[in-house]
Amino acid sequence: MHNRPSIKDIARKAGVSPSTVSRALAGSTRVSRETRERVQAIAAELGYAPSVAARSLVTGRSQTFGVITPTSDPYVAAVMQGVESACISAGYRLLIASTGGEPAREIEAVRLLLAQQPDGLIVLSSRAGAAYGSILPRLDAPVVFINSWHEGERVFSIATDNEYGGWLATRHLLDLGRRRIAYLGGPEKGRSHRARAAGWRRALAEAGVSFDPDLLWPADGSIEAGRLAVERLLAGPAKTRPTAVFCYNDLSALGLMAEAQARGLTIPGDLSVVGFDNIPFAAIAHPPLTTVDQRKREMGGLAVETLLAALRGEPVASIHLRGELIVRESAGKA
Amino acid sequence: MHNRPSIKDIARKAGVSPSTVSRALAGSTRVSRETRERVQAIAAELGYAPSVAARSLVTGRSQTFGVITPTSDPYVAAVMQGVESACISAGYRLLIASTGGEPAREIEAVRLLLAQQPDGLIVLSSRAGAAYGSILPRLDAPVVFINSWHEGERVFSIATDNEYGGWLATRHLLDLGRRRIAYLGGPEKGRSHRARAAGWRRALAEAGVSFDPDLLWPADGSIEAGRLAVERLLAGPAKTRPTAVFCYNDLSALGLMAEAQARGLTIPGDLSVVGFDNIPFAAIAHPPLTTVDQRKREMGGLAVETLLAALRGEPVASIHLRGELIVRESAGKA
DNA sequence: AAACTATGCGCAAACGTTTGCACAACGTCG
DNA sequence: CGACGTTGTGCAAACGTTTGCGCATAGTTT
Repeated sequence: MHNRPSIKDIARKAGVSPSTVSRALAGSTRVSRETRERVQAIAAELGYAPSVAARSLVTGRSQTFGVITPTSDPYVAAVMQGVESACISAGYRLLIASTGGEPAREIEAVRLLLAQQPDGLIVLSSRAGAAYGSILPRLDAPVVFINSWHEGERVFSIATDNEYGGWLATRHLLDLGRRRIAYLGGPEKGRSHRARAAGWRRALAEAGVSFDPDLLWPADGSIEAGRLAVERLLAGPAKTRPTAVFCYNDLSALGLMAEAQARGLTIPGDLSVVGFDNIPFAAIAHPPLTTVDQRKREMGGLAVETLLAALRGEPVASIHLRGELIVRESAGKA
Repeated sequence: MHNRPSIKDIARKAGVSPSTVSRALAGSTRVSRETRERVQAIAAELGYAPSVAARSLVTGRSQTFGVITPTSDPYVAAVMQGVESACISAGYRLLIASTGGEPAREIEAVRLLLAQQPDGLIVLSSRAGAAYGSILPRLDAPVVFINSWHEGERVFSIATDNEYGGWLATRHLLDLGRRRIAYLGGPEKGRSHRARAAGWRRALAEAGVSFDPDLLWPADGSIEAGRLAVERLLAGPAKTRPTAVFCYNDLSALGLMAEAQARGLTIPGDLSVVGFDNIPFAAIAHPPLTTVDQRKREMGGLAVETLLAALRGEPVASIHLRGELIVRESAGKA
């Protein structure tokens, strides 16, 4: 259709210069109240919308935040909601790139986003770890990592205290009398996976249970990984089978529960299960899943606030949040 | 930091003009192979990344697609994955705005996105319906609606044949011998909700079951709505209770099953349930949920292909996809 | 040898803003 | 009445690209 109206069109129609229009639209006091209102009226009438491209070209800011997400599970979706609502109320737009969960594509995604020159970057559940070492310093936009941990000049992190969460979950299982407690792992490279494992080991150690490497099951946090774990569970002789499993996340816990039940195991009778995240499905699982809550929306909101503060040059710091244990029925009655 | 290198920096270092650099980087044949390679080498060395702002200012294209999503459930997440992967392989970036499921915010979100001048727009599960009437014609970017239906000059739709799906689900229930079949609805304004209800009614009519408005339960497709529906289910005398419910989506079906079981009902013994969407959790529900599949990723991919084709000026058309019934156990054995 | 055609490159305009600076008009103060 | 501040406006540069056009140089055809 006709080209979109520009500031010049307004200027012509209002009989002033483009500069004045720009100032009037920005609400500058350096322009008389009268012309300001006239210009604004004309702008509205013409359906004027500023060209973000032109604006960011000159200001050097894009009013945009970039987000890198792995493939979107309910956990990610929840923190994204926090990110989104905080962004729009701050007047920022959101540019997203997803990695499909592959570390290799993650750093590629960062490059892609960077080309758009976002004013800040949010990285969710990074699995690329060290690969950021080379890219972070070259960056002039602030970055915040959610659920993985990096710190630096203008890089911050927001994370659940995973070690504590892992400890909490395991502790609960121990309190219920379980001793052979397996840990069904998450993405190998993920910081959160390692921290949860560490919490598990610490709780075990504190309870005087010696560490058995056979109970550390590598997995990736998917539903499917949970199902597959049942093979391993059933592999050994019944006597030495674990009587409980703490899962990296609710997704794999749910998969594990479903498959275990399909194989005839009762939960929590034969096997106690606890998850991590507290996604919506945890509450309606059968039985309802005991899990460690993460304050997901809050983390998302904090991430953008951190970016905003960093952009304003205010001092900011990384944050550790503690989630609480949500006791339901999958581990046994409390 | 130092400012990002521009095309001029490369030009200076390579001893050529900015124009040549631009052409060399674009791979134009109008520049000698030798200089082209030299320029590209220097660009790589300097870590050059083009300014999208500048580029879109002159070309009038942003190489960006905008997406409007309601709040992100597993269904939405799945189609988004299709959208994302298609986008990145086409070299487009993705700008998203979410509405929190509120129709009012939806049209606001569109405005926000439009300000960024995306080359195309994708609207997921719109609930704003008629509100688009005024905005669509003023738009010069092509638009595609997923899972709602609009058509026009440059506006297309990709949707599951919801009427057919509703018919399929109800038909299945009927085949299992159920006669009193309720329909637990979705978002009131949603096109898909109405179509599924229509399919339900048609199957009922074809089977000679007279329509009972008391079995059309308004809801919104959330887990919570599913739980709440159990109240209604249990409200009447046991004799006249529905023996099956077809749910707008898996989310509400899952909520309903969990709550019904908590109240002592057996599924599918006392109550048959079928959902819609086939989200990952449907397979591991207890019992596994019979549902109508939607080709979610495919829809996402088709949406961006449609946009791409429209942008190239090729003739394109809206698409109806048919999903199949996935028979599991929640309705009874097939 | 003249007349073309390719090939490779540079000039300069244009895209739509923002913003430092200059300037005019009009007080106001000493 | 001159110096000076205020207020409102315009000029022009700048942001980093892309691209039509022109101009050499070299090669090819008559």
